[in-house]
Amino acid sequence: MTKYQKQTRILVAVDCIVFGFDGQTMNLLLIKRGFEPERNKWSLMGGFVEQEESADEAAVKILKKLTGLDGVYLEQLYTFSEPLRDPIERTMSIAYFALIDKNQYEKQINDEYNAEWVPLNKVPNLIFDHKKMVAMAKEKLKYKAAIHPILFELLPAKFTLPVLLNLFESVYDTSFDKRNFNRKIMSTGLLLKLKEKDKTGSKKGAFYFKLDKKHYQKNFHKFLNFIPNPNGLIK
Amino acid sequence: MTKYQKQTRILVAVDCIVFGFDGQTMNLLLIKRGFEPERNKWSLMGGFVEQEESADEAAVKILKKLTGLDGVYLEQLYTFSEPLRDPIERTMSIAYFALIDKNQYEKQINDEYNAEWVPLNKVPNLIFDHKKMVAMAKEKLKYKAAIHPILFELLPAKFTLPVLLNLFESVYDTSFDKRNFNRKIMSTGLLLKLKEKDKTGSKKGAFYFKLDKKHYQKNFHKFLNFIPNPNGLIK
DNA sequence: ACAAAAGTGTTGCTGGTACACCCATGA
DNA sequence: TCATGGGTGTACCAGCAACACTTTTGT
Repeated sequence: MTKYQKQTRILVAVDCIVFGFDGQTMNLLLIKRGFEPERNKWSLMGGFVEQEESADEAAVKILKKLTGLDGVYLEQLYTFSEPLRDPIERTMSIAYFALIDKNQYEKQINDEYNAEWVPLNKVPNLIFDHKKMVAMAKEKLKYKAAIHPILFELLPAKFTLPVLLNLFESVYDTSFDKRNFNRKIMSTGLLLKLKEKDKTGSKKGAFYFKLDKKHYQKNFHKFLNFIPNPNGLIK
Repeated sequence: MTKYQKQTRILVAVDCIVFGFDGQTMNLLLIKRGFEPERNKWSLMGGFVEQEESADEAAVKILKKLTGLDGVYLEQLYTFSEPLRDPIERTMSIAYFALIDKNQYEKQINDEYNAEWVPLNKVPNLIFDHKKMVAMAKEKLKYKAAIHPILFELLPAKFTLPVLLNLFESVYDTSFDKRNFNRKIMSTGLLLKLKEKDKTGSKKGAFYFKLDKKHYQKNFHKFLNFIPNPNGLIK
């Protein structure tokens, strides 16, 4: 069989927008580039898609290299294809966003790749169109988390309600009434209360919860309308 | 400056999932391929992304060629990148979905490209992974239309409430109570009632409505929770 | 005993759903 | 006058938002 002789072949990369939550603040994992072009500028972690791998596989590989983590929540965001987005040579980029528990992250890998956590509201200038990618990822996270229980991917297996509240408040950059919040969360049937308390945050201590895996799938839809659309939080 | 010498360059195509509504039924625009590979098999309309164009531009171009329409609602859906998805040579495909008013569609262009409208529930086998693309587009349409007023893109400037109801019922493959439906639609403030009636559907005739452009942007969010999540219609 | 954070209940209101009949008209 | 599809109103119920005080315990 003949190949598609006359067509243009294009470089394809993946770039990962990695969100990490530490119980207090939402962060983004950025790297300082150790190579040209744009050496020493901040960028997202990325890499070219190779011959024998899908973009998903490439993204998983990169994420593993960067964070040491397997089984990370990873979702394709958007493909950026402006011909001039990379000044060296035309390169498309398939952007992915990832959600990880910052505390599980391995520090030594961090150092090896010049990677750093940056608070989401203090992101520096980024190369190419990476700023646009981050903006889109933030929007998508808000949008999706209002409808699906994906934010749990940012937490450890055991977490407290005050921490969960912090997380939602970071994502939506607003504050929620904790009584209503707790009630709503519990009404989803997704959480199981543990006997153990976290005493680091207060004298009284806050109960730990964990996801109820059985009900997780079944109650996915209960998150619909989870964020009451107050004042256009959700686009 | 040096180029990225050692990296693999890949063919990149766009494929369009084109939805068209005729007042009764939702349809998909398919073509019978006139060239190899898979000559005479059904496929989505697509084409390669060329050197000087973005994927968006390529999709707009293809859509214009296929339907004769400008200003079509077009949205990037997903990038399919499995190495073996095209048996001839590795080709990534950036899938787009489009919403058009079937009645504005130009028949002669249809013939030129071997294109045909196929009712959404009678889609034949498609080449490559196009079936997966269609399935994803259908999901996305349901998902998004539950939250945003995008289905109006499938209607002419003037339309009746019964037709709108048909449209929603086609998309969600279910039936809605027309009293509740009408009330809900009107409560969004998006529609203006016209004096004119459509008499083709009944003796009494149904009033035409048009979008209130002023309120369209402002009331976008009112669609939140538009489809009451009855029995997991929305994933 | 006090400071600091965790946890809990009630009320009013809004908005959703279920449901059945009358209206206008052309044939 | 009748058949066909268009249009409307009500009553019940669920779920959301607003709101403030009590509990626990370490220092």
